[in-house]
Amino acid sequence: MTTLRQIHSHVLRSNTLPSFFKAFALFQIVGFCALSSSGDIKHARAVFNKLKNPDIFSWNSMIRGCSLIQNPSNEPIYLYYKLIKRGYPNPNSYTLAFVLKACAIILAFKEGWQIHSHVYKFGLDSSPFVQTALVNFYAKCEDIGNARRMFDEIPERNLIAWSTMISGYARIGFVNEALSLFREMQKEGIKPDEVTMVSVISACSSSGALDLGRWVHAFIDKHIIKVDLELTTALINMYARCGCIEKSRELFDAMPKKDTKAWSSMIVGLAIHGLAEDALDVFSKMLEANVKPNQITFIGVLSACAHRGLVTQGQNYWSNMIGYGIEPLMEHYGCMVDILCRAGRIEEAYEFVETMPISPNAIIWRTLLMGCKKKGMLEKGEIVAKRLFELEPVNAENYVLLSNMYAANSMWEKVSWVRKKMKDSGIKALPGCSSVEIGGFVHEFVVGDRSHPEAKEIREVLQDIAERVRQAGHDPWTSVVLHDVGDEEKEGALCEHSERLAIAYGLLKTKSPVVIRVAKNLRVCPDCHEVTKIISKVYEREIIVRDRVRFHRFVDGACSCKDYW
DNA sequence: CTAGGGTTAG
Repeated sequence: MTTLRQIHSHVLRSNTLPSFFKAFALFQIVGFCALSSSGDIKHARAVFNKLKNPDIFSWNSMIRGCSLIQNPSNEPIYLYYKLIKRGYPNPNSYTLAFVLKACAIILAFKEGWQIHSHVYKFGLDSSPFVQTALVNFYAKCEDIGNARRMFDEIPERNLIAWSTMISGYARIGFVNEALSLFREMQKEGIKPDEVTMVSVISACSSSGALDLGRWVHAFIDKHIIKVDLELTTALINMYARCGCIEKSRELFDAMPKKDTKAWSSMIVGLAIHGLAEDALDVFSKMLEANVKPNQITFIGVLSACAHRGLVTQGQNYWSNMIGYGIEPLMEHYGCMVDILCRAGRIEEAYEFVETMPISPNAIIWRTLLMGCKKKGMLEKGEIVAKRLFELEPVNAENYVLLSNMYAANSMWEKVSWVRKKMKDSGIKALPGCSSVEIGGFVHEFVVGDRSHPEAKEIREVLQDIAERVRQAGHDPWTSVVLHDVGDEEKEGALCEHSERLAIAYGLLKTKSPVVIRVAKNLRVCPDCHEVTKIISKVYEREIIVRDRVRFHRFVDGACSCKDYW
């Protein structure tokens, strides 16, 4: 950068350079400075501001440069508006692509929407770069409908356009859409590269689809796609989230170079498997390797501590994190609350939440409420519940949690009071939704959905499960009543519990381990946990369940997640 | 000077 500055001052002093060359040199310096790390955007800005009549190249470089720094603001959009207001020079396809990317990075939906109309105004809608930038912008803002619309309007879709759309679907968990697009792309004769495969693998991780992930991995090998740092990280994450931590480790150990994200991925993966010692060991190796941990690394480290009940260590890591100058996020506070709650130190946890410098979110209060429930601290629980309901008055899960706290203490009047309150406010328990992966396709089951073409066969399996679980001395349906439906629907609910439906379908359709993902609004409840253990034993099948918060691997009547309750 | 990629609590 020093050299660049010297060149820059030389250019300014020089009178021998022809003016067009001077402009070109200036533009290059602006571009290079802007593209370099955040420290030098200041220099780029200074150079840019000195230009009397910056040409479109300079504007473009400046817009691009300040969207690529570490913590981008709305500066690129501001610059763009300044350019438009001035009326000259006219923005070109580069300008629009850059500013749309900036909108995608900072999720400036309104602005991007407006700039979208400029695309037609300036007649740039035929530029593949602008088209792809639009798809990317809508996808990043999670307006997948518009992203798809833009994608469909592209007459000649190249590899980048396809990859953008696939990544858009993968990011928001539209697994089947991502994968069918991937197949469609190949049908059109477009060869995927390593960037495409990262998105495809990510789709597999978020669905917990191990078979699918393995298939995609084989595809990568077969088509000799370069497995670079990003793709390896995606694979590590996929194997960890799909239950194959051994494979995850294997890939990680074989990596020639590991950056912060790769290390973090491994640490988080071990943490969700309850392998706290390994996670912490990997963390210290990361430090030995002189790789700087980031916020996400510490989420992994702290959650590993929580899973193992390592209070003092957790607190030490917390101070280490502060020492690194990493500002704690909501997630980190959440981990600390979890650590204290699991150790039964509810008062301390409450104190911690009360003194947080940022306003605690619902997850934090819920963690605390779960702690109160576990410890039977009713009064504290009620105080916490009050705060929770202020933040999330319509989340059925909170009502269920509070009612369970009362039920655990046989306070039936209060239980029915909570139920009445729920009914009066018109809040219904959200339907549970679970998915199971079979033969490369993810099948979703929603509570109460009987439209499945194989409903009859599934029902038979369910009845078989019920029979065998009963023989093992457990009531097969207690969890159904507690969890998914009201008591009046007990009979009808036998076939509707989404997790059980997914397991039954998995047992029916595949011989490999049954991989279930319990979606967003559900957690595996204690009863289900017990029943699934029994199923794994009596059917001699491995069942992998990933709920919203944790990872369970059921083999021969036991669960890997020993610390769960 | 253009467009697409990996890690995020309960």
